[in-house]
Formats: sequence, structure tokens, C-alpha cells
Amino acid sequence: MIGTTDPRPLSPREAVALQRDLASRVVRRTRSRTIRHVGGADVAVLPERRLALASIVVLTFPELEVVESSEGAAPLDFPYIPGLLSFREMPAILAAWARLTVRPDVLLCDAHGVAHPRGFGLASHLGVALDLPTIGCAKSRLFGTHRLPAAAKGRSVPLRHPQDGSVLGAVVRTRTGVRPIYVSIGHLVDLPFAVRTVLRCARRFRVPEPTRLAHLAVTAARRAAECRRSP
DNA sequence: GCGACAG
DNA sequence: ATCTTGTCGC
Repeated sequence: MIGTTDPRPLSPREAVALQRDLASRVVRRTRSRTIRHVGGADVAVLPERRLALASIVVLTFPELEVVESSEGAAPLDFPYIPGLLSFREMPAILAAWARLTVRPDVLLCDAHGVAHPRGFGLASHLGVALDLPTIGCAKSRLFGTHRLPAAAKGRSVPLRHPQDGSVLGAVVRTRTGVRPIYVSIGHLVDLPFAVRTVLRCARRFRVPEPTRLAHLAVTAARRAAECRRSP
């Protein structure tokens, strides 16, 4: 994990301190608007084996044709605590990233970016750790308030800080009449670019293709690992 | 003290 | 996240 030298697992309060410190490194502007490949990352866990598995799928953009898929594994040594998800799931994603041949220009994460109590959700943590453009694409809210966007696909409303009123992200309809998703800056992108990119990745399902395919891939990997004998 | 709470 | 079949609705 980034920002740490000792192998000892962090305590939740040390993790929070690390987030407060690293949050300032998030870059909220788009470094490069050229996208040739988009990636999607997702994680599955095997609690009984204390193992986390991750899959990253890379697709061409804007065609969205799969060009590569990688898997990674890491010990599951941090509990699920809202706001500290990256400390549980990121190691596996980093392992999958290391095995990737084609590095995507931007990576969609199944989690929040700066739409987080300390502005440092998994998408931001991963982006800063890899110096990679990332976008937070969560299926439910963690932090912030908002109204409901109109029903049509493409419509969105801002997600705001409950105190400042500052914009943390966007609540976006990726399918008409279907529950919206939460898009936020991960790292090296601005919000309009993030929303546009997510919408361009949204085909026939609520969840955009990169993350949706990564989810299918990890689920398959998890089943395979369950059948196989415990290492 | 009482809720809220990504995956 | 994970456990799980059928079923209501467009």
C-alpha cells in the first residue's frame, strides 16, 4: 500500500490519518483527454480463506471491445469499514494491475473517488498510488446529499457536501428509469470528463461495461478458487 | 447517545 | 461483499 514502509497492517485510525494526508495529492483536472483503452476493476472476497481476488478488464474505446483481462490476489487482512474500503480491496487490485500488459488510459472503479468523507475513496487512492487517471463509479451513496435526477438516461444531478455545499460528484442515470449510479473524480480527471466517459461506457446495463465485465470476471475467478483446494 | 455507512 | 428461486413488471 502507498505511504507506508512497515509491513505491519494499519489500524483503522492509522488508515484514516493516511487518507487525510494523501487526499491532498488528488489531481482534479484531466491530464489527457485521449482514451484508447478503458479499464474496469472489481474485487471479490473469500472470507473463509482470508483472500481477496481482483480482476481488471481492458477494453478499446469507444468501441468497448475486450482486449485483455487480468487477475490478482492478496490476503484479506483488513475488515470492511465504510470509508476504509481501499485498505481491504486495493492490494488485490494492485496485484491484478501488475499482471496487466495493456495499461488503460483511464480506470473505472466499483467504488467512490473524492465522494468520500475525507475525499479519498478507493478510486482516488488507487489513482494516486498508480499515478493513473481513475473514476469512481459506485452503485450506492457513501457521503453527500442530492436530489433525484430526471428519469432519462444521461440525466444527472450534483452530489454535494452536506456542509460546504461543494460538488463531490454526480448522480447519473445510465439507463432510463433505473436507479442512478454515483460518479466522482478518482484522480487526474475532472467531473464533466468523468461523467461523459462513464456514459460512453454505458450500453445496455446500469453498470458501465468496464466494471460490469470486471465483476463477471472476478465472480468467475472466485468460483474457480472455491472449487480448487485451499492453498 | 442515535443513525448512516462504497463493497 | 455474500447467501439464493422464483417472480413481478415492462
